[in-house]
Amino acid sequence: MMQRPTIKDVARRANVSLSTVSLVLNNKGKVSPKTREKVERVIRELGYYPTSSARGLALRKSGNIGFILSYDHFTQTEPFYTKIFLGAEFEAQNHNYYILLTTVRKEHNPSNSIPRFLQERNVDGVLIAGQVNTELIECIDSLSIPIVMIDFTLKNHKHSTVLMNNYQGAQLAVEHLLKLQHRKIGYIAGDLAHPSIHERFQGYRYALQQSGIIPDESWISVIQEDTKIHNGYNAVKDMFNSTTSLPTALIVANDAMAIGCLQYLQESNIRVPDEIALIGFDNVEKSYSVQPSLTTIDVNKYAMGEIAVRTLVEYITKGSLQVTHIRIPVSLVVRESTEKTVESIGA
Amino acid sequence: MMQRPTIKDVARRANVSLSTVSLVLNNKGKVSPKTREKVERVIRELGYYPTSSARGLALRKSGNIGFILSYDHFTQTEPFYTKIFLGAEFEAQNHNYYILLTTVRKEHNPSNSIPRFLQERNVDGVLIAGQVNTELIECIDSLSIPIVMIDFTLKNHKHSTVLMNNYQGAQLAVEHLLKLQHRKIGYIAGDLAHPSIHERFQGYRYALQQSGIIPDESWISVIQEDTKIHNGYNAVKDMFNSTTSLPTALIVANDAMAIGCLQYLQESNIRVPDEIALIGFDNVEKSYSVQPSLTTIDVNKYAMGEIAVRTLVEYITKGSLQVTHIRIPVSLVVRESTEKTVESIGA
DNA sequence: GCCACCCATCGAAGCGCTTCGACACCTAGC
DNA sequence: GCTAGGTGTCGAAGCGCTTCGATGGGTGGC
Repeated sequence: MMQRPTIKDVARRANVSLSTVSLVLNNKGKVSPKTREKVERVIRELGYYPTSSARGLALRKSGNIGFILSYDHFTQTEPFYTKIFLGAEFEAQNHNYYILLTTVRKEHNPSNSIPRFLQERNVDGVLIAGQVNTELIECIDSLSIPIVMIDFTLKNHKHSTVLMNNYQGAQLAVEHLLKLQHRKIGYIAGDLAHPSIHERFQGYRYALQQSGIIPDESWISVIQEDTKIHNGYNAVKDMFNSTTSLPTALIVANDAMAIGCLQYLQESNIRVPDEIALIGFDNVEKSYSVQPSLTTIDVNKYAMGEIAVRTLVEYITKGSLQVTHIRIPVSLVVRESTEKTVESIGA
Repeated sequence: MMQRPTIKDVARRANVSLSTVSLVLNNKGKVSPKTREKVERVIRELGYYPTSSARGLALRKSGNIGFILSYDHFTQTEPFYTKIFLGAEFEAQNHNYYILLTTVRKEHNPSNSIPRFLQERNVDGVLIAGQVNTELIECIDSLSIPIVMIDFTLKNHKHSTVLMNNYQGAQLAVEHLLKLQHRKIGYIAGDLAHPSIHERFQGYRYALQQSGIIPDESWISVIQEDTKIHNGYNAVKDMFNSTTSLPTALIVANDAMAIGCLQYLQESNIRVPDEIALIGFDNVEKSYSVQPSLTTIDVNKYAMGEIAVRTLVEYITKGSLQVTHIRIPVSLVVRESTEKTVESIGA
């Protein structure tokens, strides 16, 4: 196998010095158009590509971005973080960065377990997706490596974040139901300790208030300790067994719980959406395949990854220390659980 | 921020030369235990880690492994390749390699679309998971970069592969059914153009033959052009409508089709497993949540990634050119679709 | 007590790239 | 026609590491 060409080969063949080739490569300094053109031609002829370790050594940069993911998050069925990663990977290519992906366990073992790319300082910046250990973040801070967090934030808000716009999501849900003439709109909140879940609930409160509607407090369930299917099931069961005045629509803090609600309602022979409309949050794959399919709030995961990379690259290159908090807009996905289909109207 | 220590700092502090430190780091040459111990202590004190670009430059190695994945495969709901990746990532850490993950589209655009880490020769070896374009593989070959393929193989078998043992899977399925006293065992084959699907069918044929059982050909369906839910649905429908002598058990080439079968059987009020037992292949998440849950064949995805990395690293370090084909053993997961539960026996 | 040999350690060159300061050469201004 | 200033190009040093050949001190054999 032929040795791959170096910058030296290019220089020799183009009859210029190493430095000139380097200037052309990096679009730096003053190079006459004629020389530039000549060098570029030779580069093409030789199929030359700079060696990243050599460049990295000279620049004292790695050209890598670290992507840290909670292990449990990545392995779960719903490809939420996978899509975020793909968006990030795609955008990183545009900026000529490589992404080193690693997963970490929730429980933070002693320091030996910190990702190798941090120990070796082999990344110029770090993306953190989903909830990870606070100590890990402090460790990265102590290394002065820039961080952008995706779908996660600490209470101190000292790091840049890319989050979905949960307020807007709740607002869209409420508006949709209002348009369908619903006035009795209940809410099932899930685990309010989770920032996103909390925001969604706030968004619901605010949107209703803006419309001058005061919901019956018995339509609002905030006691769940988690945000899983059975929490939704139990929440709606309790609600329906403890109040006589029932809501005509229900917003649920995520699809999993909404699917739980659906299960209870079907077992109780309460028709969705005829007797009660249902809106979830997240647009998980299953929300599409349940019967009836679930109206929900969707966010562009690829965009989240993309924008996070763009922000991080800005940090790295500009050295800017300004913290930014970006909200990714969400959209309403209308399905059968709120809109009566043609058949059900006829029925 | 303090400059991170270099090998020079270590040498100075330990009163030895650069070369000695390097020898200690790489466990090379003769170093007296005393010196080694001293150097190691200083390394620990300073928190020194070698810079990978410098090392990469000197060794003309990148220390990276490329992981190429078909885009569609990675985004699908079932986290099959995600798990393979995680296994690979884990094992790569043990060998001090970083993994650069990239996805490629099925259709191969002109050469500009080849992964950047290949253009820049920034990987020492490549893992390919799932079906990718042949031209891409040829391109990697032309760069003399070692390849190990996971869950995929070309007809020429010129590359090392890590595949699941489909023959064994079919065998386990047959044996399980025989043990349950089934003698009329049918098969739904799916798209036989796919190597794995073909192997499963062969395994079924062979296993039955070994047991001296000759299946009625009307119980064997090989006409599907794909391997999706509706193919299973239609296959079993056709089978049941065209023959009077029905099998008592059915092996289906993958879980998706098996779930399709289940749908048809339930619509037709044919009880599973009482009237017909069903076995799938793949152990997808859904196979666990359908009613009745599906008996299926499982493979350890993490192990596939791990072993692929181990094989690749061997290639890289030993420079061995020997091609190896590894089969990962599979296991039978027994669930309700074959074993009558207590209730159904009582019923 | 001398030589030969081995073992531990070291110096220097080199990996492929960037970059700073130096250096021609050219143009414009008086 | 001479100088000041600008423009395009180059040489060399340096980034942090590995490695080869050289070196010096210790050991054993006679």
